[in-house]
Amino acid sequence: MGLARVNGESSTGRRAPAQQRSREKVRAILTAARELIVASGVEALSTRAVAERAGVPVASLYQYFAHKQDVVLALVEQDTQEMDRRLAEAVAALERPTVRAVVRATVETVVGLYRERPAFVVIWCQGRMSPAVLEYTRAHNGRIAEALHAFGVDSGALPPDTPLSSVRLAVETADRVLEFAFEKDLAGDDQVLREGIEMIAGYLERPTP
Amino acid sequence: MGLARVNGESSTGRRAPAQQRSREKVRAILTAARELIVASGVEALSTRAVAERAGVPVASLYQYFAHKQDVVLALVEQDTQEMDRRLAEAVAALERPTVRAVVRATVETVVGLYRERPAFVVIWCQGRMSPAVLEYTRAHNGRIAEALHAFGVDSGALPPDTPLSSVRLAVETADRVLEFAFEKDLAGDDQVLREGIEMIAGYLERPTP
Amino acid sequence: MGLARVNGESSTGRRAPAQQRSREKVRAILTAARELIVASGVEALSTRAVAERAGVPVASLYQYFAHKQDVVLALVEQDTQEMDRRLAEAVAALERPTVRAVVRATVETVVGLYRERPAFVVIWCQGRMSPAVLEYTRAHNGRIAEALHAFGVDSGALPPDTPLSSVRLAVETADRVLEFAFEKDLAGDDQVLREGIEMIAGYLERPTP
Amino acid sequence: MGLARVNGESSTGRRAPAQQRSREKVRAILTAARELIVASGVEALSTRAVAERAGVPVASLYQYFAHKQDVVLALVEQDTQEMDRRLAEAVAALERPTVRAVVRATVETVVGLYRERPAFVVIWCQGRMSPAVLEYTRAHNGRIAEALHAFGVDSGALPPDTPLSSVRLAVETADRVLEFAFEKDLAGDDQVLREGIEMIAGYLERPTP
DNA sequence: AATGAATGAGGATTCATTCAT
DNA sequence: TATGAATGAATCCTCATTCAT
Repeated sequence: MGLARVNGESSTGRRAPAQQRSREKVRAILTAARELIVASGVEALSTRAVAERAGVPVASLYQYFAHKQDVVLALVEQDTQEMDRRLAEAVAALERPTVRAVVRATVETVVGLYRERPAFVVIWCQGRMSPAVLEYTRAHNGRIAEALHAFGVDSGALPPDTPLSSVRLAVETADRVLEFAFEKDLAGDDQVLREGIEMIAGYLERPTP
Repeated sequence: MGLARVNGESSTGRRAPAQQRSREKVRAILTAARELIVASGVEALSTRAVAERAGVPVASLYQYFAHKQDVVLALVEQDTQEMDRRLAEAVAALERPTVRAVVRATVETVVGLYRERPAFVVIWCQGRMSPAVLEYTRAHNGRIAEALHAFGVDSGALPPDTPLSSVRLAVETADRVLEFAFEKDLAGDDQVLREGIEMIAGYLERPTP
Repeated sequence: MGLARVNGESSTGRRAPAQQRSREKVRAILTAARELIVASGVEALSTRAVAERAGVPVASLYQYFAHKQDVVLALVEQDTQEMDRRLAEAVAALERPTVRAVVRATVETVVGLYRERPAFVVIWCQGRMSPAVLEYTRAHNGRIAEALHAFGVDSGALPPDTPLSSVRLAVETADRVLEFAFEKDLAGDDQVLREGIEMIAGYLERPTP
Repeated sequence: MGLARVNGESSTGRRAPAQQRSREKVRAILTAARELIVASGVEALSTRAVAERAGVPVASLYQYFAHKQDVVLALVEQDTQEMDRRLAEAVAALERPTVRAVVRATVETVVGLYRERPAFVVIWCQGRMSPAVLEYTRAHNGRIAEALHAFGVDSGALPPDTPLSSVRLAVETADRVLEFAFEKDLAGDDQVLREGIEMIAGYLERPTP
């Protein structure tokens, strides 16, 4: 048993050459955008710069993305997919899924991602400025909370009457704990992370109010 | 005994007419900026728009603020001053300052501010984009944490060996709880707030790790 | 035998329509810039004014020129190319290339250009303000000196041991003689020109120091 | 016998305190302007910067100078006065005033000034952009030529029928020789200066055409 | 005489996006 | 599908100068 698939995209089989060429350009664009965002922040991202770095004409960018913002959104989607994949894995791998174990596994998974991919941090934190990204992020946090809630109740880690909203709050809090831990220290402040996990686990372990 | 003064500006007495006119313009500019930020976000703020809405020439804006960003910074300063004032009051008014009581008072004070001034929410949350504002906000959270830590230890609400970093984490968490509570509901989701207070108080009440 | 080609751009054959339209706009921009410079000097040149006079949006100007200064530079390049072309011709046409004859031919060629194109004078003189233009002009004077030196030595007009630096100085002096002759009189003061030629030729004819 | 006074300002005796204070401010302004010009060029000079550096309000600048340009003009006047003073001295000190000696003394005097005061070079060269400064410089060169012509004819160094225009041309040429010598080398290229003197002296020594 | 405040006009440059080809 | 070219609108910010006090 594991976390429900939160986010998915079916991409089966072969593609026509034209599509393949498109894919490559899209990938180039996204990679360029990611690099620029890491270098200068989300706010400073410009279509020109992305296109130039990607080696495609600016106009081509608009073949694949209706608005500049959609590029950022695509990046966020990539990231959330990767995050979901790892979260599902990590939670499924738990031997005894206590609340504390799940919280720790969740936080540590994200920490691993953050440490591997610095772009993740920037996009995740700064990207939240744009309404679309913000909305996406919120929705994603909501979906994560739902999945964790379901898993927790199913696996007995969480009392059956735990309201979804509590898990939702826990997820949001974890988000901030992570932000805080990484804001002080690009490698993530371990002490902060440990205490954060305590706080959230402690909260979820309490008898439901 | 109360919270140490975190932030202050003494502005006593009369002013010369010229200065008074200046003050008015500055106020007009800040008000305009505040409104525009609430309407369209911090990122979309432009000097042109501010000046136009304030009814002053753009050039005048630059008499009082060296850079656009300084306008936002001034807004943040206004807000933090008001927040500090109220926090000091609220904490001082507590009869029996238990951890739980202090946390509740703190959160509720900010909630009151948020409810009174919607601009506060937007600026506080989105403003954090700009490096200067971000730094200011971080520093302010740090100062709040220090003040609360000192007060907690002095008043016996907090065990004497509570590390400052725990209070710092608590403040950050409270920040996010508030953000979360107000993101769903412009009036602030009460259930979220109540649980958030529980979580933070629970965390601070634990025996120190 | 003649002056070495100092500056050249081959632009052969047809162009696609789009490119042709571009060319026209570029020409319009350069023409507008030229006129404005003649009217108000190089320092007063503004992108706005150029664009307006050229009948193109300001933004279009930046399609063809990365910086305002590049417009002036392009003008200078046009002029130097024309100058080089005529100088090569004039010198090649000399029957008996004595020093005096070469100096006279050189000065008279430039005089001809100045008289035909008043913009030349202004850009050539005032343009030297901007670092880029100044550098270009210096380099160009250097190249002219080199070409004349080579020609003079090859043709026997100049003693073989004449140092390049003497010709360099002669070119600079000629530059100023021209400036002076045209500053008093937009048509060029003939008396000054005649004497200037004498001075420079006399200098170059002396036995090398 | 010496060069006629070319440029003068009578400044006798005491001044009222108010005037004295004014003088100080004017001096502060001019000094500030000079420094800024040396640092960033004439074109970049701004009233704000001058006033700030001088420690006077911008508006005060307009009490003493009608236009920004007049500040630069005042600088040029200071410089020309100093130059005239030294030139008169240097020429008067000549034992046997041959043409060659006068030319050399003149050039060397200016070279001395240039070497002592870097601001001189910048203002003298770049300042010529502005019409007013240009006109002033031209007029001054004319006055120098007149004085030298008179001196040369009176002292027998120059044939009595030497036209003024020849000396005028010589002065202009010397100006450029100096410019050229200092453009290559901030200390002034000695070889260029020596040859320049030769060229000009050779020109003036010729039998009048 | 002195000056803090005010400002209209303009500075260069960039933007996301569209469109004709 | 792909793209070079085009652009209206906007960006922040600076300027020399004036004026009320």
